Amino acid sequence: MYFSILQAPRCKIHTLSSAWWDTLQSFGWGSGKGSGVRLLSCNSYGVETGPARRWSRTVTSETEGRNKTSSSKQSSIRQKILDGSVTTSTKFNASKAEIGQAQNIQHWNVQQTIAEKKVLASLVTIIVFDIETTGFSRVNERIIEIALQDLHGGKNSTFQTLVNPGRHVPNHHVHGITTHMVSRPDVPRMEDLIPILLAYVRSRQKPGGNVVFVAHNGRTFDVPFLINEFSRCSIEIPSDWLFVDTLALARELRKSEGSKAPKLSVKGLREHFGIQLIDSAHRAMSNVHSLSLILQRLTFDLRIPVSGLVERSFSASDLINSKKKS
DNA sequence: GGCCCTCTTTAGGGCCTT
Repeated sequence: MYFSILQAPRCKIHTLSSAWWDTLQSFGWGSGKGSGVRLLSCNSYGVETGPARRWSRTVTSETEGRNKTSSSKQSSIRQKILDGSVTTSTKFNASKAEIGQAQNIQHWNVQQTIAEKKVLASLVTIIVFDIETTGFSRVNERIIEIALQDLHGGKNSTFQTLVNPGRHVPNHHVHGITTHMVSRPDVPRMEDLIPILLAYVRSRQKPGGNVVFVAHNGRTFDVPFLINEFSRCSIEIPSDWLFVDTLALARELRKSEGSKAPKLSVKGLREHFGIQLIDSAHRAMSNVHSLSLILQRLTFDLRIPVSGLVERSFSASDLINSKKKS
């Protein structure tokens, strides 16, 4: 069976990811298990360096708590993180003593917020993923390649495999994946792959925590494809899987940057952030490389902590239910 | 197909994904 967990790229990937995770931890967002790896390895990917300048930021109190009405099981971690946020922007109109007391409370609230976010964010596993398919139709086409990268890094932080769709691959001119390549006996079919994929994700998941999968245009492309493939195999997508769409984050950045706004495609964002392309632009792992770096830059520029990603996430059942309603 | 924007909302076009 052709089934690879890339060795050489994995090393590069996980050092980058660890650096990002370390950065989050320094903001009080990470898990507290720092690897000590710095952004040095960004150079090998052509990303401008200067971590002290680019990645330094003071922690400020935030007012959160939007979208608290979700009642689905899949939103449990989203609820935990959102409920853990504490408002610290209260205006005081009182004596010095009262102000001092209030400031102490405010200071305590900030510390509490940071501590709670640190604990809650430590329960989240962030996995960037991408798929290649036989076409655009979520109903009629099939996945032929899937790649994942756990941004926490470490051993086996990446996962990649071709998938046998059991049909002709008409669009090999797009990604270079031919019918012959996916028809080899060592390439798994989706029904064989899903149990392996589930086991891999479980191996990356923190006890009691959720997984946040990140993809570009995931809401309307990657996630519906996954839902349909799982459905064909009569397997449910785990209830603790959440999804984040970087296209939505890019739209947020476009709003905030005005005339300097980037194009919204992966290529446009890569060019905007000065991220060098690794390998083919239309292979899943190459796109995962790019998207991991794009996610880092988007979350940095938009000042989005892990809880902010969870707040923007959606579940598979969210998509299924919205489709039923429509 | 879904989202966003606008020359809009009783609509239509552009963008994003392979």
